[in-house]
Amino acid sequence: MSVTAAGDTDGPDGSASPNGAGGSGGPRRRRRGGATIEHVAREAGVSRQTVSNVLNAPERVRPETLERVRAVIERLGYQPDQSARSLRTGERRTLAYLAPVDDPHDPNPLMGGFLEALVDAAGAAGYRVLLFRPRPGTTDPTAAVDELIAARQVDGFVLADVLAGDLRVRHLTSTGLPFAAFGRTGPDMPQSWVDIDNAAAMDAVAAHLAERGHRRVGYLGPSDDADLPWLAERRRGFREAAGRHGLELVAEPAEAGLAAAARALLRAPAGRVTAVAAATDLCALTAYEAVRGAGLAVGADIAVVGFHDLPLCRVLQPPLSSVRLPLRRLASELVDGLLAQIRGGEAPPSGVLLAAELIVRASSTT
Amino acid sequence: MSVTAAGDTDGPDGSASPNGAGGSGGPRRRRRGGATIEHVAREAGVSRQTVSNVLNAPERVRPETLERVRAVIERLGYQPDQSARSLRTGERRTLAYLAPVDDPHDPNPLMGGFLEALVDAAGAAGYRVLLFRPRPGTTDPTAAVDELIAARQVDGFVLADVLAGDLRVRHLTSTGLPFAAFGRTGPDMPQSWVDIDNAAAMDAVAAHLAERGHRRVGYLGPSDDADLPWLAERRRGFREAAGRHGLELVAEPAEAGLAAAARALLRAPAGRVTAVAAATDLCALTAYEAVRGAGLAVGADIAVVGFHDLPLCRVLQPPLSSVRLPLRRLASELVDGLLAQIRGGEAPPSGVLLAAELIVRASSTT
DNA sequence: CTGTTAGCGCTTTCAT
DNA sequence: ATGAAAGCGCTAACAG
Repeated sequence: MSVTAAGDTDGPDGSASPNGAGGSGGPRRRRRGGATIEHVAREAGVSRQTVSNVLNAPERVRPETLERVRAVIERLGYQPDQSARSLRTGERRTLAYLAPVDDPHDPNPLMGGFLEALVDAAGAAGYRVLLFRPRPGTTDPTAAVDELIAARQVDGFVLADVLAGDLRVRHLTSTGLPFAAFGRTGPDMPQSWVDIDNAAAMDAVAAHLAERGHRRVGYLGPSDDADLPWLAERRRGFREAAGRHGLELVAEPAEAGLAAAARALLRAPAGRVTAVAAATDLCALTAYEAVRGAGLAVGADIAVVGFHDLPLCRVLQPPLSSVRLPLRRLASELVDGLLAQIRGGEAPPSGVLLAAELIVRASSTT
Repeated sequence: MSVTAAGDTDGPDGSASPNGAGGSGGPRRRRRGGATIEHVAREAGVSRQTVSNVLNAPERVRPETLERVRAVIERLGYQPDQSARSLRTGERRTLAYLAPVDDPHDPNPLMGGFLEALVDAAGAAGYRVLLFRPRPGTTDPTAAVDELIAARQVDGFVLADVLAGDLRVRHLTSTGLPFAAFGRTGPDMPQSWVDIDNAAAMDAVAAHLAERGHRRVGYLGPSDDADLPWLAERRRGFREAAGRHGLELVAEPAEAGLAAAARALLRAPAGRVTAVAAATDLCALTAYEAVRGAGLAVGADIAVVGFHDLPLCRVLQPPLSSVRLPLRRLASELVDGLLAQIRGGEAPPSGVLLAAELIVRASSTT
């Protein structure tokens, strides 16, 4: 090895010399006050490599040198240039959050909170989060993913709002890149996922209602939730939980529109319900309106429970009981799963189901 | 072509060949299927930076060569490695979104929609968006900014929810890095900003109410809005606009709590109001509750107008009139201003005030 | 334990 | 219009 290495260490014609004559390649960029590893090395009186070791393999450096170099690093505010590091190691230390195709005027109300939690979780592991969206007008997210991959900008992907048979999951699986999803496509496609245990949450809701003495209850949610697994699960979960807790679930009215369905629940032929479990807080709001429209009082006459625990729950009169999602846990599990794949290479995909917490307020206790 | 190409296609002694002997410096990274510029060059029978020219200065390449190289690029799905490019040029082609310190359980309801618009606007200009937050537990965002700068990961910053005397603005100004803000700190600190014209929006609200025949009106919003410029502007804007439009603005009750203030508006000594302008949609919801609590009907008896046009506006009964923010315009202005600084070097900071649109619904027309 | 060397993939003079 | 060479800042292999 050393022989061949010596061979091209420095060709007499200087072809291999890095600091050869005619330093013509300098770019125009301003180094805006950033110290380089070279500065640190010079200042500390060591070689570049030693500085690198201080950062990446401190155990190899003599404690006293360590100390001195670290002091210089601190003083100069040095941080390694991430581009250079990435170029060398192939690690981007960046995760892509692949947002679902969505209308800015009807945003997922949870997105903000989820993203904050995600950024914190990634940050704790030394990773940044790059936000990504399909190009406007494109419904196919494939192109966006391919671009990111080709430009080698991220080490892995986080998906949210994963639908049944989600194209993004399908595509990422085929590329073999690490990804983790908030939500699941289904058992046919192995993946690292984290999800809320919607069924368990609805069981908690049913248990709560049963304990409060309700007997006839209704579920209020979009009727076309086949593509939205989380909503379908809540519906199914509540139906089954109602049975377990001895609640009579009034058949869902086939009315067109949520408002009509809500009104129908309150004048069901076999007697109206005394409690409504809603698929989301916004659906619960529809329930509020229907209850009032029928001349009844939320809480006193009809209990209502929402889902998501948006800020509006505390503003409503009476305040709305709702299911709060453990966004921070969710985000950290997602990041953990993703990093396991990135670091471990081929960690077996696995899933985590997280419990959500029922926040009881006056809408179901008055 | 093929002749010259043959020269460096595979030099046996490989002194100039990138895959020459003694490849001791090769990192462990897997090149996950990504083509390099070298591959494209070889495949197309040209030199490396002819390919580079095709990408960065197409006018210097003969059309027929251009064509051929582009075909290869397409076929190989080649995209330049962003890390390598950044290392060389100093351009990151990435913008940081510096999120405000915020509670994940009480997120800014607009953040999701704004971020989507921002990502789209940045993407249209070839930039990505990196999400950033102060480290949890830290209230001082300075450290976070410094880290990003030191690691040279972004070309500029986007700030949202800028408060009066915002620390982030102060710090970024002192570093001299390009940034653009959604919101303003005040006239003392020059900066590139974009903001909603809250006063004009409130004028539209007042005009609308006057046109509907209202004479006595009230404003409902948090009383401690001194630190929240956008809320303070709405309050002030509505007060002044009311005067212009011949509306009598009932003095704001000094009650503790928004709900109490809302109730007070409806039993003001000099006669109750017939319309309420709210600082946000959530405040409008509080108004709804107060109106109902007083045995009155929103729309028929008391008009209510919100601000933000959240999805909940359409769910409420009656649907809530509200002011819709031009998020897409906002985002693209922000990106434009930022890129002007980044590219132009020292573009003079300037501000843009955008008009928001009043969406009239039944809450103010029944 | 420290220093030397090579090169990640790209763009940019400079020379043809 | 195209090619050759240099090097951005960093880290991995190796030599001392």
